[in-house]
Amino acid sequence: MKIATWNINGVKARIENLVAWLKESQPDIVCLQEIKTVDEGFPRADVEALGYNIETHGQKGFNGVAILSKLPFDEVIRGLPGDDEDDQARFIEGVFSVVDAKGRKTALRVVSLYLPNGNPISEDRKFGYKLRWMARLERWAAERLRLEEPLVLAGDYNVIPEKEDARRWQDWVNDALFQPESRQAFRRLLSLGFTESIRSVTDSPEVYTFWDYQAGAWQKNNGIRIDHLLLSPEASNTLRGAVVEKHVRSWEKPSDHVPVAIDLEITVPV
DNA sequence: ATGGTCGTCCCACGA
Repeated sequence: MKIATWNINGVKARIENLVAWLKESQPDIVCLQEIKTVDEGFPRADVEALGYNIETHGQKGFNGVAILSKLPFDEVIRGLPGDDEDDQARFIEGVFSVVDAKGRKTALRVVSLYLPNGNPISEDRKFGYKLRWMARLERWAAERLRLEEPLVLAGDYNVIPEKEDARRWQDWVNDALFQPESRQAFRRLLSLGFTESIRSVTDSPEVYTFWDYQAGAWQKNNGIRIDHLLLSPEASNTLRGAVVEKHVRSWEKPSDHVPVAIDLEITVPV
């Protein structure tokens, strides 16, 4: 089973790219971030025509996440618990019935998350919100891990985990994406028992998922790696591969992020 | 240090 995550930076502006990529990549489940539309504005027909079910958690103008799936959804949960005042659409969880590598039926949980950017770090309503959101995510994840089910926590984390995850880490020392607090919170989340997919298959530097539109960042390969798929032990056991689909950044009218995909030894019930 | 580019929506704002 192929599961991918992609910050699409506006699904209405990117629908042609999305359709072309779905046809090429053939993922079973897709986590989208920054759809930048209310639920009613999602271009459903183009995606449904390719055989996908669609669940969205949209918002006007900004943010917004979605999950596309060839499998039917057993359950959908919108929003990250822990703050009733938080009305930003950054989290959606889908539950699916699957068969694991040993032929046992199990639930597969897949989350599409869009972690707050957090800039500027001088503003509590930005950087404080990011860190509080990460603390909520850690509490939620600890609870979910107790289920001992395959769980994929995928999305735009807006965190550069290590220096080698940026072409020029010096450029990011005052940025929320590379603050010690952000990186520590990401490490705390990992240390609950998650495996970070890309780093479990390669040590090589210069694996990036985002290149800014400005200042020729793509042409100079001035990128950062901020889109991650975290796997519970039960999902990690089934990991066969992980790739960054870098070529999508060179397409016409690209998103500033590219898809990241994993291959799990998990199948659909017959 | 500054300016550089997008998407959404209607005027800046967020990234």
